[in-house]
Amino acid sequence: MAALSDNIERFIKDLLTDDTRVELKRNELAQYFGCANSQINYVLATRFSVDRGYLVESRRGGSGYVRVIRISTKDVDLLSNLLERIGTQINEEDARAIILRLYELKLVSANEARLMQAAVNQDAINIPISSKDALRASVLKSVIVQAFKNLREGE
Amino acid sequence: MAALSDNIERFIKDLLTDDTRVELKRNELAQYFGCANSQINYVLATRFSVDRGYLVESRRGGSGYVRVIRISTKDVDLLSNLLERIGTQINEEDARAIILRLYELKLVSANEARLMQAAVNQDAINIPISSKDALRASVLKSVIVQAFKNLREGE
DNA sequence: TATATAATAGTCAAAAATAGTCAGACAGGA
DNA sequence: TCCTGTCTGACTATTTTTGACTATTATATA
Repeated sequence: MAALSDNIERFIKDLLTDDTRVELKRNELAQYFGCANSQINYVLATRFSVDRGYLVESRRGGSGYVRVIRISTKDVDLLSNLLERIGTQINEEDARAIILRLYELKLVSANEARLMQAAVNQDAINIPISSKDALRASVLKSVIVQAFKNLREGE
Repeated sequence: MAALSDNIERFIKDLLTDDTRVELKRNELAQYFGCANSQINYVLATRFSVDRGYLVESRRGGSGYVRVIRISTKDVDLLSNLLERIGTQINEEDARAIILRLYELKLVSANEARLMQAAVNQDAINIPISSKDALRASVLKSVIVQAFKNLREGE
């Protein structure tokens, strides 16, 4: 059922539960999952982006590697970081990545994350004009700031 | 009688007797019933609408799916009521009232309510045009529907 | 040391695997 | 007959997967 990409993603994240970084051999991994090498790049690009809180380093050639690093930031840094990253425009995909990250950092619950996504998705922002991304940035910043406020609210 | 649509409807509802949500493959289902793929969309649109107590989510692409969620009668009334009340435009104050009500009914947590408000407040919807209320209605509906989808999601 | 070779990884576009939309054909009842 | 709800097919949209080609680097070899 689950897509190949999902499995590979899970595999890598499992390796990252204890450690904050893991080193892979792209081709070995592809072999293991019986897929094209470039499939690994696809997973890295779509699931381990900076927006999602990961850095990827690599080296080609003999004894090359792919290193995936989970970045941890303090809340304060994270917030200003995110706001800066969102800037004045953001597309739906990037917005989704950011929200997902907040969830993975346990800053928001699964339900909260879904609500946030609902607020910035294509259906919600159904205006005919071209400034959708600007509007999305605005809404996204608003809910993120609120999420941080919620942190010390202690429901 | 329209046998086909009814059969498909029945089939899906049978799957929903025990569970409150079920995941389908649109094309497999169409294959199974020997009909056009779009027939499934027709059934979903006509028999599994919000008014009838269902929410539908889906994803395209590899390992895509269609998910049908059944909500309780009480919730259906409430939800369709709210959606109707929101209509195509709503101002901030009325939006706030609706969100508050959801909270009082314990359909969303305090944090969730705050997030929803953050998504529709004046700061979030900072567009120069005059259709703010229309946009707010859209965003509000989106987050409300999501809140209902979240029910019994088992975070 | 300079060069060739093997062992890596990266890129990009095409194909495959899903689902959605919409206009029009069709069919059965008022 | 006409209206309404069904059904289909062609076309679109999205996401994943693959493959051919390119780029880089360590190591073996001349």
